[in-house]
Amino acid sequence: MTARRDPEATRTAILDAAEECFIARGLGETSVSAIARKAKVTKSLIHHHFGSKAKLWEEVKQRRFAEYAERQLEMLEQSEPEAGLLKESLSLYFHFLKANPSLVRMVTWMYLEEDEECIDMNRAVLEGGTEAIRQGQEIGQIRDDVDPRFLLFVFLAIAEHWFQFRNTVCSHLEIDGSPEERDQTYFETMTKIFFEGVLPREPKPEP
Amino acid sequence: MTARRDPEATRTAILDAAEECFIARGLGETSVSAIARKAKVTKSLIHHHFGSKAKLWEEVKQRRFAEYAERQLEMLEQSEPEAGLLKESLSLYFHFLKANPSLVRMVTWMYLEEDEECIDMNRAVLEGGTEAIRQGQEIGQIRDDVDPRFLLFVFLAIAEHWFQFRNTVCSHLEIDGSPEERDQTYFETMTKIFFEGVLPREPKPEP
DNA sequence: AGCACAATTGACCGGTCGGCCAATTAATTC
DNA sequence: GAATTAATTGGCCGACCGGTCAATTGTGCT
Repeated sequence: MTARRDPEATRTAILDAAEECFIARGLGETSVSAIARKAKVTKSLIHHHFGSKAKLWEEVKQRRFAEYAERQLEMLEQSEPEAGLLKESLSLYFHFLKANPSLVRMVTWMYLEEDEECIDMNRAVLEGGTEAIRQGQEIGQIRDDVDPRFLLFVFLAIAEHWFQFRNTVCSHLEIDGSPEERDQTYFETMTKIFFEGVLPREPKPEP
Repeated sequence: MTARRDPEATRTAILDAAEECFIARGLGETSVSAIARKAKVTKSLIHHHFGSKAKLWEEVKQRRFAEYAERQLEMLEQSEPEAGLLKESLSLYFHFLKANPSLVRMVTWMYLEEDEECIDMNRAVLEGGTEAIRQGQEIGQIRDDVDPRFLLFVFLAIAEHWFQFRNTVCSHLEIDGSPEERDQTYFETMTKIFFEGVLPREPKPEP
């Protein structure tokens, strides 16, 4: 049976409802009443557990971001600096974002709010990615005439930006096919460009 | 002397103030009163000229976006499908965004609000870019085994994403140097990757 | 049983919100 | 110069905002 009082479940319900609202409409256009309605609790209870709307938003971000960092670090740990590592990482990251669209929106809200939190969690992920690229450079898998940190940024950009703007751009360019096909085609395209560039391949020397 | 009444100047003052507020804080966290204060007019005057807060935001976006589209189409027209066209376009676009940071924020707000307006203006720009790439493929300057529309997206992503997240990422990765240097280094890196890819160059055959 | 405490509720607060309206003032038209 | 129209103002409204508070209810401890 369900306990008549379960503060932990209540907290979770509030966090879930808040996350949904904040990610959809942002801090300013989300009211505490709306969150309370969705979580089926009273407004006062939200203030009791979280203090204020701003603090609630912080906790929502912390929770989701901590989970993100955890999974990313798992990914980095289990990967080894072998051939194809970067290709696999790009694929993993792309499909991770695909499965977590709310994360992309959350990071975007944080950008617009000039949020400086979550630094410590994200730093570990970014540093891990940088280190992986540096190792790839050392074993000759990755060109070594670029700063691994900026290379990592390009890596992140081509994946994240897709999930930010795929709907807008696809409707403008009248790109056909199912969303699934579009994601797949973009992934293949951006993989080619990321690894080989847009310049035509030099013709193989055929003596 | 200045006219005691100048509705056109008033409209412009309101639009300028509104743009500043909306871009900084978004629709939900900007109040009409704040815009009125900044524009040095009364709140009622804003409703007189624009009807509602939402309509004002629409006009702000329209105005800025129209200017953007105009400049981009100028760029596209004056460029010819010669060697180095794509390189020059990438540089132009990068420095255009660098000079117009508010545009990046505006597009991002529109993404979060799932704004479907401004389609017609942007479509022309995107189609122009696609056509330019297609021509580059025909004359052999650009690899032709990828859809030009997705290639264009990668092009946009690596430029736009930088201006969205450079501050956050640079502070996390403790990238040193002035903002100017950072922009320059990133530009060089992403240019290399975009054109040549991250894989090491094949050693030139030296017979 | 009784106590202490946390969870939960509903009533309520001052303030701000977007928007409306009637009155005033300046420019335009005839 | 009177009439008309548009720009501009200040006052006002009901709704909703985030947040507080006192009271109630369930839970666990002793």
